[in-house]
Amino acid sequence: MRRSKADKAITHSKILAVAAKRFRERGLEGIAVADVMKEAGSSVGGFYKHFGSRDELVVEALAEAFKDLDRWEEEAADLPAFLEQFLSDGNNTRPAIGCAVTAFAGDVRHASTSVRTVYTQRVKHTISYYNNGVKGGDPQSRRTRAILLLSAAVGSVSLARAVNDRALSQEILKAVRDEFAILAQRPLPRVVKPKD
Amino acid sequence: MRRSKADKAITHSKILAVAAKRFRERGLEGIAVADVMKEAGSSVGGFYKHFGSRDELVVEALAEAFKDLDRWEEEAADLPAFLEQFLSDGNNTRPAIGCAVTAFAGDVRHASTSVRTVYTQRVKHTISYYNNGVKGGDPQSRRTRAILLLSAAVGSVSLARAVNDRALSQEILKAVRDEFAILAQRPLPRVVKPKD
DNA sequence: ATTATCTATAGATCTATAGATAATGC
DNA sequence: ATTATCTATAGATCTATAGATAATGC
Repeated sequence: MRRSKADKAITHSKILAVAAKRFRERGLEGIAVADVMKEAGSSVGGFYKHFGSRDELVVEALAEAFKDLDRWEEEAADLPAFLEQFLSDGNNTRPAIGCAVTAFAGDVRHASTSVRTVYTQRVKHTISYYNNGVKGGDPQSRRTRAILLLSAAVGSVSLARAVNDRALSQEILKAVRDEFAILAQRPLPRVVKPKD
Repeated sequence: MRRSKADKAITHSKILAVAAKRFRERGLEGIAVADVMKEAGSSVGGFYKHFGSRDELVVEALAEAFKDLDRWEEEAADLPAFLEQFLSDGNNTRPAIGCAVTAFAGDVRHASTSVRTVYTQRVKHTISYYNNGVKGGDPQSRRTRAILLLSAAVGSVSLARAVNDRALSQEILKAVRDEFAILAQRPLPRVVKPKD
């Protein structure tokens, strides 16, 4: 029954791929180790030769899910294009293959320190990415705007996924897309306070 | 050992108070029925004379937690004041007594239909509340702005609670407060697109 | 007689380990 | 000899129920 070291690496990848997908879909506590292993084509017993604990799987799966984000950041022409995809109906309805920062925004608070630390690093990275995508204005206001955009993106998709009313989900996403068309445009719009 | 009907009602309230608090703090799956009962001063066995299932407790506790929101909506002078409290450091660090829409934004997606329906109703209510607080502009753009504000509020507090870096949490909340000072002010600012 | 609450536990589910099996790799 | 994987299960935890107890309420 034993396989080669190369095969073990393949098994490891399969486990991570399944975990990165199912955790995003069902939450960090939403699938049991045995079920991850089964879907990866293995059985429970082998799990602890790959990971010291379930929590180590969560940490590695988190990093694995972030690789999807790396790809999208590379592929997107600019921040507005990235956000357009992020706020699409397709992304809303397929959390399993969507943004991990959003998928775990609610779960991470209850997770281990290692999980929270990996997640925190990614949030910092993402703020920088958004920051780089915001044009015009001074550095401080670009960063502030970046944090607003990330917050609204994560919040809107979380809410759209939480509610069980398709029309409402779509309204939420469209509203934020519309606002972003203004807020994330380049160059940064000056917001003028009308004298009343 | 039996108590009066009036006493049963008190027990019921105690259970709900504990659940509304601990669910917000630890998530909808974060505390066991037995532990809720213990903290409420009762024991497990009596639970199913109060609720048909654990899920019914979740539904009622959700409604109970929303009562806090009702109070804050009543007490807040206006939407900016409401948002200021919402985005305060105190609210960030005490989810147990904070906004239930935010606390459960990530959990509800994995919950039962009854839970999701109650939550969805509250999201609709909250959008209306925000909507009423946004001044100026046409009805459509007020609603769009309301949805942006709610999304950013929920997203920023979720992220601030998720990361295990106090400075970052505070930066996120401050950034969104600063942006809201513009976006939620009355009357609604006109966003001017500079001709480039 | 009814019922609010208690103690005890059945049954399901989950993480982690034990021990067997058989192929790899020194 | 080592080890990658398997089957089986120990032990913990959780929901829900059973049955006893004793006070309420007709």
